[in-house]
Amino acid sequence: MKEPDAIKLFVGQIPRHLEEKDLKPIFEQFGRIFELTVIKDKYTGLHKGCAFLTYCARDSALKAQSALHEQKTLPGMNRPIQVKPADSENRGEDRKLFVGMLGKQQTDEDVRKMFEPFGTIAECTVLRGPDGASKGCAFVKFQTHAEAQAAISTLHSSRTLPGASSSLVVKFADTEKERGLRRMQQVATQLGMFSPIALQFGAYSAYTQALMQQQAALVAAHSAYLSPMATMAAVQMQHMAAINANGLIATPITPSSGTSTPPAIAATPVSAIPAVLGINGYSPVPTQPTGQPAPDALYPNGVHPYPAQSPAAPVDPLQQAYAGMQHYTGPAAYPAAYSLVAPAFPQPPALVQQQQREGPDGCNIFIYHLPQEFTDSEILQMFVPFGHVISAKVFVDRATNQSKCFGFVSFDNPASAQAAIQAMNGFQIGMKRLKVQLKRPKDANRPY
DNA sequence: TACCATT
Repeated sequence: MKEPDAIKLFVGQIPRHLEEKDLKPIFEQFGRIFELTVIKDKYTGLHKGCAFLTYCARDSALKAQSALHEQKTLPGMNRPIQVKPADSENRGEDRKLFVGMLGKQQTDEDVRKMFEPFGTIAECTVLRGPDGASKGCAFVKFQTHAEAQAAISTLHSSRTLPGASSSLVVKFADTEKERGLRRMQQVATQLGMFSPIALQFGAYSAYTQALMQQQAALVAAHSAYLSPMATMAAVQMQHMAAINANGLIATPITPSSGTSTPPAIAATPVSAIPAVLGINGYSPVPTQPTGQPAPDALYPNGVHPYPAQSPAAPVDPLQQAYAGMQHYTGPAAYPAAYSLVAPAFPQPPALVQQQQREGPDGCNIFIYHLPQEFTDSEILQMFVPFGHVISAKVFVDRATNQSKCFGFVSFDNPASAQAAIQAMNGFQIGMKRLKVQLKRPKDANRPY
């Protein structure tokens, strides 16, 4: 079917409304196509504007590349189509350079000329914003690592280009991992959070992962209503949620006994964080450009839950995300997303039904070992990221009006309940560890 | 002082 030396091509700069069937005619003229796949976001399923293409014959790939790569611009795009061997064909990370402190006027060709003396250039692109303005930096990929290294040795800091504020930067480009970290740091900076603790723990807890997956599933369920910009905002909010949920205000505690218990998080004294908690007349919580409160609003009392589970807890992200998506088919899914991505949705949600107190079997969870001060509101906020909450109730002693430190949360679907249990069972809050499990069905353990 | 889109 396909030649053994066939080349898998990466195709970039594709309008996001074009699917495989639309792209096929463009590429079929160079030969029989073995496989053509539009690249979609792992969690949201959103078209990423690029695709993978494998022809049956190696020669077809070479023809397509020379005929199309940088040769033609698809309607609606402001840069020419990219058709070149996929990274998977030949991992390029160790020979790709990031070049910073370029002048704003310099073009791909200018940069190419600067780097040509050091070897064969496989790729050379000045990064530009949506308006085409140079970002003052570029990627340059050489044929070999040694060539790239030679360029660094000679060019890095060697001169200051006209229009640049500092001397030329030439270094290996970020790896995928570094890119992820950088994104996190950017978000953290935007929120005015500088704690290394937030950055270390923020990304990897089971809670934040589950949060992100649930949010992604919700975004996907509603993507039909979203403009690309709104989607971007929603996706960025997921990152923010990841940091904030465990973020800055949390402080790790080393267990005093010699156990292997993972670090727990204690609530920082409220007086230490006035800007975040709205003391002294500050705005209650950090605010996004949209005017929406940042997700720290989830924990207005300053108590941030932290998972007692290992950071490498075996949560299968994809499975969870998809399990969630299957159940988020209508407006009922809305309220969970509302707290994080409200501005993205053009229509306001219907009010959460307050009459129905309990969901179907498998949708109701029992939470024990709640902090004394937690009320309905706190547990609602804690569990709303996992889905449409029908009710959230902390049980209160009739005589004293004090919490009995347990409660129930009901969702409208079992996947949300499962996700909540997965993420929150075993959470340590202060000195307590949440117990989260399915509520016993009413008729359970009742033989008659 | 920035880091493209890669199942």
